[in-house]
Amino acid sequence: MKHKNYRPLPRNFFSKPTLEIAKSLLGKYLFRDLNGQILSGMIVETEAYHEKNDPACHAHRGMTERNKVMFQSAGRLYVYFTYGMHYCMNIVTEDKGIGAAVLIRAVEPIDGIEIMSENRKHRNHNLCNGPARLCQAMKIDKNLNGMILDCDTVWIGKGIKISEEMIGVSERIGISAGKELLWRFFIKNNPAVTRYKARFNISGSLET
DNA sequence: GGACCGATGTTCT
DNA sequence: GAACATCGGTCCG
Repeated sequence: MKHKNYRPLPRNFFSKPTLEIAKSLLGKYLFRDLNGQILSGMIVETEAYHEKNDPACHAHRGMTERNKVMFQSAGRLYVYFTYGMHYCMNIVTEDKGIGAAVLIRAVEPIDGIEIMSENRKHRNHNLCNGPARLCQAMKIDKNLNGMILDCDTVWIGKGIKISEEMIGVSERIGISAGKELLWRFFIKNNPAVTRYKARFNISGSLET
């Protein structure tokens, strides 16, 4: 194991307000154990979803077969299938009974880059910058839906400290309702963030 | 870099 | 029957 930070965060880390967790997940490490091979990356982009006052949230209209994991206890994976071919992974937040989660939109690859490249059909770029791309790179699919984060499959480790001024905020991507909520968070000036080139110039300052 | 489009199948109305 | 928390290609500039 390359990192001292591999140890899973305690479950109570996730039973806090969803917006708070979406921000505090930036800089944390996402780990995936594939038959003993460890893949990892630093979380650089997240989005918050909450059943209350958020029409974009899958749980907004109550519990269904698809979204029921969002209502379970915090610190689980919520993986859903979308657009006929893609998976997206979330981490369930808040107390049991509240439908809320944080979508992991991008990680900066650290360990297992060659394996992730294979999983991404031998691509060398854009390995994990996008919710469906990182699921493909780390082989995260419907089978892991509902799993508690633990060191056997998928978990979050301590990572590095990201100060408040390093965090960018925007509307969420790819939704039609709920655009007015600024619930997307990302590490400024990090090329592994989606739409990086569209939002930043070479020096990393925001284009206006 | 940006706009557009097709792929593809589950979930929800 | 429509919508979809996306992606990769093409065409344009």
